[in-house]
Amino acid sequence: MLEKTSSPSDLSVKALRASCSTCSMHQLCLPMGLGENDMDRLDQIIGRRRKVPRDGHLYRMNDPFTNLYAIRLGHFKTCQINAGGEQQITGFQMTGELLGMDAISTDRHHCDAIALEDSEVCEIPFQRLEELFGTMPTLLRHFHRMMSQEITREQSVMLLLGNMRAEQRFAAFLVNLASRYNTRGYSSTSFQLRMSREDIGNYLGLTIESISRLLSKFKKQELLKVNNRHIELLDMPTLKAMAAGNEVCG
Amino acid sequence: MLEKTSSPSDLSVKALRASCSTCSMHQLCLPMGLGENDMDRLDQIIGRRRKVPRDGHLYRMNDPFTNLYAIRLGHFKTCQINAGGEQQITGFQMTGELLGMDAISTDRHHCDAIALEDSEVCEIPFQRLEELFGTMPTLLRHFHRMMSQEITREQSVMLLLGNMRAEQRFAAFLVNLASRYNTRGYSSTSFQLRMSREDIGNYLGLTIESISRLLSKFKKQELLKVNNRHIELLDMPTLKAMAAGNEVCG
DNA sequence: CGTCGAGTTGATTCCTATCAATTGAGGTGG
DNA sequence: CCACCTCAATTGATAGGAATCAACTCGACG
Repeated sequence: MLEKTSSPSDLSVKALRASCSTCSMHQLCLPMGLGENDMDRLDQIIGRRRKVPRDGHLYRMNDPFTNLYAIRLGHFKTCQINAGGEQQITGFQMTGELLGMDAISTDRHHCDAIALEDSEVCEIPFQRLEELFGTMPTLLRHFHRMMSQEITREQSVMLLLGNMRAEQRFAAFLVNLASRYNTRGYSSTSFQLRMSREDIGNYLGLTIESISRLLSKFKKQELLKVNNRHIELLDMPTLKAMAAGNEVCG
Repeated sequence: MLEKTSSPSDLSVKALRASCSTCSMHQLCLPMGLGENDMDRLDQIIGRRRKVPRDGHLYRMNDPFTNLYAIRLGHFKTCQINAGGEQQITGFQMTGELLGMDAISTDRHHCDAIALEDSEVCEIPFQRLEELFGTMPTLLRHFHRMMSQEITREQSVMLLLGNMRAEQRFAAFLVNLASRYNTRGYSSTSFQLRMSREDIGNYLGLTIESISRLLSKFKKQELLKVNNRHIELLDMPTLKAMAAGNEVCG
């Protein structure tokens, strides 16, 4: 599951090291807003890049917490399993997003993180990160913003799960993906779903059949085109209105 | 809504100031694990205590973010309102818990915080708190734990809303309250609900009628006694099993 | 060509929402 | 002290949305 790292040459160690300054995600990710000097210091502590194959676990529930992970490439899902064995996907993460923050409170991971496609992350040893916080207030401040953002993200999922109808949930899901791809410089109207219908359903508190029906319905309403996992959003205004909970005459 | 603070004598200023070291919540709240010296430094920056009457707003959505608040006395609810006007209660908070962490990411509050009864909080100016972080790693670490804990709390609500049946949700809600009262040294089996049936329903993604029916059902099953807002839990093992999603023959 | 898994579509069931009526508690004022 | 009002909560009847159960399609792959 892990890539081989046995006795690498200096060169290959350097190659394996992540470098924030040359990473295309550095204006989204942890080093956001850092000067060159600070970014170098952050680079110093960041461990190797780690490749995670499709369906591979980045970490599992109850694993001891040592690293945060910044996604460099690919997509992940995080999911919780309760005592009854039911799983709930708590989020889909993409490049520039941070994984593992939920583990800080107990020093153990509270969920599984699984790659949705072949992916790559930067290991960030949390203890060393904490050492930097003392002298890098900008870094600390952005770290707090990222944790806070995770809190607000989860709150909006609570709103979605607690108050919205299936149709509204799914519209909100699509609009959210679109906006995140847009932020990353990708098309916000044409993209590949990295997750299965089952994953989407689980995340949205619906069944796979419901997701399938919603896709068909939206297709018939000419809100989108679907081809397997490729999605083209044709009517963002209506989708946004649906996601916001405004009445839409169909 | 605010208590009078006009030209107070030195003595009354001191009285208005919160003091972590004498607060009964200091082993749960932000100063957890601090030495006497550090706790004094934290005390220095903590602003006045603020009283919030029942149904009063501690802050509102979109208010600019300046303070975190530690609950000294009473109970709060936090709720989001979406564009469609629907509200979702995202949590009920009690003594020793921190309010406002979701505002760090955008410098504006993302939800309303409303007192469920006459309550009292300590104002913690976030900018000054950040200044302390540089030299108080213990404080910083515990702050991170508290944020992380909020993330995991919300994840378990996502599990609840996404996967659980009404009965299971309500059992989980009761068990969660019981455990938090237990942590605070109160009875875990006999307590007052501070929130209305409507609030409970909103939080759990159910209607007020469903909550009422569940209470009646649980009462009939002799899992609990209810008298208005007073609850007595009679069969914790069964309630816990229900919350965990284990089959319970009723 | 057959198998396997993912996804779609249809028929039916069931849980919870909705609608409606009633009860009860707390507060006010005559 | 009691009548009255109001709001919260309970209980019942019905409706509706999504789950469940089931059959089928499609594409990938050996």
